[in-house]
Amino acid sequence: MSQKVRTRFAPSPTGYMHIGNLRTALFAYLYAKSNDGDFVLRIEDTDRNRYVEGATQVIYDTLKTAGIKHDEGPDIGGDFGPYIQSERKGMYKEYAEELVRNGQAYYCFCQKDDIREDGDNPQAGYNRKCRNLTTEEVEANLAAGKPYVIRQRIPLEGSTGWNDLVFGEISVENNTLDDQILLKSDGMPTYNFANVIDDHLMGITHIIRGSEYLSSNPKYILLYQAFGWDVPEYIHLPLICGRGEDGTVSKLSKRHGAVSFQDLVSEGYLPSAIINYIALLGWNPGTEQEIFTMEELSRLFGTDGIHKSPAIFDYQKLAWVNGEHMKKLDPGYFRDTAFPYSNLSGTALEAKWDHIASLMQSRIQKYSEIPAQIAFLKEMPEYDKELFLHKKNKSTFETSTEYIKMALELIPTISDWTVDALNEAFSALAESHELKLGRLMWPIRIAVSGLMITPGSATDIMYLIGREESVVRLEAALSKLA
RNA sequence: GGUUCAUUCGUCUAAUGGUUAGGACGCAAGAUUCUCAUUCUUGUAAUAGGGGUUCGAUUCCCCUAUGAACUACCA
Repeated sequence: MSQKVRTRFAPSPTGYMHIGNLRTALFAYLYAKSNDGDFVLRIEDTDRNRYVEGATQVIYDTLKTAGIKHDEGPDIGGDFGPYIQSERKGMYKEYAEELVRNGQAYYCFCQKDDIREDGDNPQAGYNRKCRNLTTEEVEANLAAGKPYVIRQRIPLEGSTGWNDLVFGEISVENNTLDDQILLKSDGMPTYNFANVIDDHLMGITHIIRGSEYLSSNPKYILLYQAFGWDVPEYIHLPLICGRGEDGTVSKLSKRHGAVSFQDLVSEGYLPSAIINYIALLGWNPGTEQEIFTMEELSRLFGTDGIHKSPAIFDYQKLAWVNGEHMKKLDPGYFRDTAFPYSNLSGTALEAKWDHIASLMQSRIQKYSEIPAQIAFLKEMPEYDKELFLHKKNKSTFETSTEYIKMALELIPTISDWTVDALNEAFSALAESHELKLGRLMWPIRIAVSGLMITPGSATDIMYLIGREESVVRLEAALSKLA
């Protein structure tokens, strides 16, 4: 077969991992793995002004937590290093100069202002003033120590195109392209330049990135051609968008809610669920399966399933996916990972966490819902007497009073304060009075919880709050009903 | 403004030149459960508009509309 597939993820260290970037990383990883190839991590930190302490570590941590394993990278090495762009800064200049020598680039001595084609339109491109400077002029300027940048000499005619693995044939007239800067006046490469050089040097075969690069891609291709290098395959991914409060759709950003991986995790979403969900944003497996593990994804992934139109990030569906992953979790694992969210550390309820966790697992979609769900166990909430009324169970104030009294008489006879014993005792009580269990238990559950809706049944709750507290709450209910 | 891209239920999406346009989330209803949740059943809702091509177009082509991205000595 042909050469081994190599993909890369090239984030800049900004201190957090945007979900769109993570999806790009995921797809690059999945594409490599589904083709038995290598996935490379490269850190793009050419902008020193934006340097953030510890930001690189965030990238490592995120990828690790997400289950995206790179085969080469700054932290693990590889044959194509260094993998941090700032450590490669020495090499770009000579590539830029090579382009100048063979006429594919030129020195530009223009200052930042007054270089537009149209002074009124800030969006117009560079006016190419320095494009045709004579060798003598250039030499003179350099000798005078004038600051300069190196610009790409885009052909004035013809067109440049490629066959995108997702978007198909795309072609652009060269005369619409800007003579972009390759080397900045500080000698550092621009992202646009460094990217191409690094991708080539690292032997990247498939460039996977967001479709926001679609319009600048011809310039990259022209660069490959200027060097006489093989042009890689391109896989552009549809954008992930968010819907604003005003209903407008745009590239997913902070104003749409939590957009970084770590924000989502701290809100209680499982990394596996986040990965599962974002994999489905812009890709479909061709089956009706919706819940996937990373292992399944890397087996099933392919460019056929990627589509072109942007997708809106839907927190509701993410929550559902998360709930599905929650339910599949090993109960022991759930118990341990959910506990920190419970706020029960050091309380009497900590000993009964196992039971609480078992009630939680099927009813929460994210960990962060736990405290609100179980607050009533710690402290009896204020509640309205009306809660005792329930049509379907024919529950009235009178029956409630009666059943609660029965419960109070029953409780001292229960020797083992366990859920099983409680269930048994109350079932027997209902039977002996020829009552539907639901009818009997409705007021009891209200009395011990103060809530219309509770996790677990009345017996679960009595078990959890303990015999003594159960009696206290039941007696309080009696006086409320009196 | 220029360039590029996109458009199937509210959202994520499937499908094909011929289907009752399928699934999922959400929402609604019902069954089960001592409430809720889970589980199960059912319902809800879409091919942007206009022209072609065709026996037939959601699918192919064109136009319009709408939306998005890019258009930095940021990455």
